Amino acid sequence: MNKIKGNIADQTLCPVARAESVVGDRWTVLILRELFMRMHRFEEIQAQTGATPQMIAARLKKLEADGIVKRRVYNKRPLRHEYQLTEKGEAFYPVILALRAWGETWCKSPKEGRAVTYTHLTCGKPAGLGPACESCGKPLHREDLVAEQAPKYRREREARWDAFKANR
Amino acid sequence: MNKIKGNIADQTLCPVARAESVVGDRWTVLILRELFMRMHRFEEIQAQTGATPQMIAARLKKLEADGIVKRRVYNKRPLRHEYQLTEKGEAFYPVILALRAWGETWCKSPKEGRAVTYTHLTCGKPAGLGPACESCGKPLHREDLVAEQAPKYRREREARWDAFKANR
DNA sequence: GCTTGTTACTATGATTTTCATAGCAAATAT
DNA sequence: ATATTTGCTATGAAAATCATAGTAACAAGC
Repeated sequence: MNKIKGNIADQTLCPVARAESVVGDRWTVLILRELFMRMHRFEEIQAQTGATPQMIAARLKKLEADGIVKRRVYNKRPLRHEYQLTEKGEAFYPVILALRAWGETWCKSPKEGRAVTYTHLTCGKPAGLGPACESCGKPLHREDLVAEQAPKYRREREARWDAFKANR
Repeated sequence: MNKIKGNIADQTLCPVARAESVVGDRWTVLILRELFMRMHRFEEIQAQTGATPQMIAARLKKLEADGIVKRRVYNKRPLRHEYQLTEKGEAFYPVILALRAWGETWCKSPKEGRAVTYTHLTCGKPAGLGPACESCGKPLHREDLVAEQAPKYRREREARWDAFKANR
């Protein structure tokens, strides 16, 4: 079995170390990103993250063990599961949002444009990068956000899916 | 040389993937935590993270290459450097804060208590877990926060330092 | 009833990273 | 001259990761 290693967790009071022992891994975070984008199937996650099936399987198993993800049967015969965020998983959203804000601001050239833009349902206007709405100033919650992918980003994701489907 | 691998970065518009190619690693995040706690020396970072010197050295080198950390000479003879956050590094604070909030809330039993509590200078009251001040509601900025370590956490860190100094 | 397709993985062996342990260099302090 | 401090680098074993291939369990079409 694949352990991702996380035993500092029980030896420190530091919440950052505790959190990192659960999500301190690139694939894990990318999987969570996909789940937040409502991709629930193994295949979709594999295609969009580019990780090997073992990487995905190991991470999902650990995420489930850590109470962040739950499996749900969506088809009985053949038995098929989909992956969903638990309450603990949903609560991770602010981290993803902060990571997105930092990534958009500091890891891209301005002319590239945003991958996703959010509209704040509460006020009907652009939400910006958070954590507070750039239009109305209120704190952003996931359920009040409508995401729109930039055409370029949508094409990028479609291309990845097509490429994945093509060679199998 | 030690590459941490980060080339998805240039192939996707996704800011989360971009960010992860830079900070998607447990040691990297723990190093950043230490820098935010104003530990600037190699030794201190090594002692408090528990990583091997190569891990620290490789991560610091990459963080410097990625513009998140800068080295500063604090002693000429013998030549000694300390590590500081750049503007890009400082901008990462909201991610650490969000990670802390999630870790405190979901990765600890309530009776363990907080590792660090923040007072919000703007209103003089407890800041809570953010991103907005739990007392006055305003968004939290690092420069307006005064951190106080819980005695238990302070002792934990002192013990780690002593243990590190002891065996070398 | 046999081939093809779908989905979710598991198996395998090479490559790469990480870990534990030790050591070095360039000074200062004693 | 010897010990100590600080910031690393070297080495080899152990573990994780990667690319590639394959399996299982069924459904659907011919």
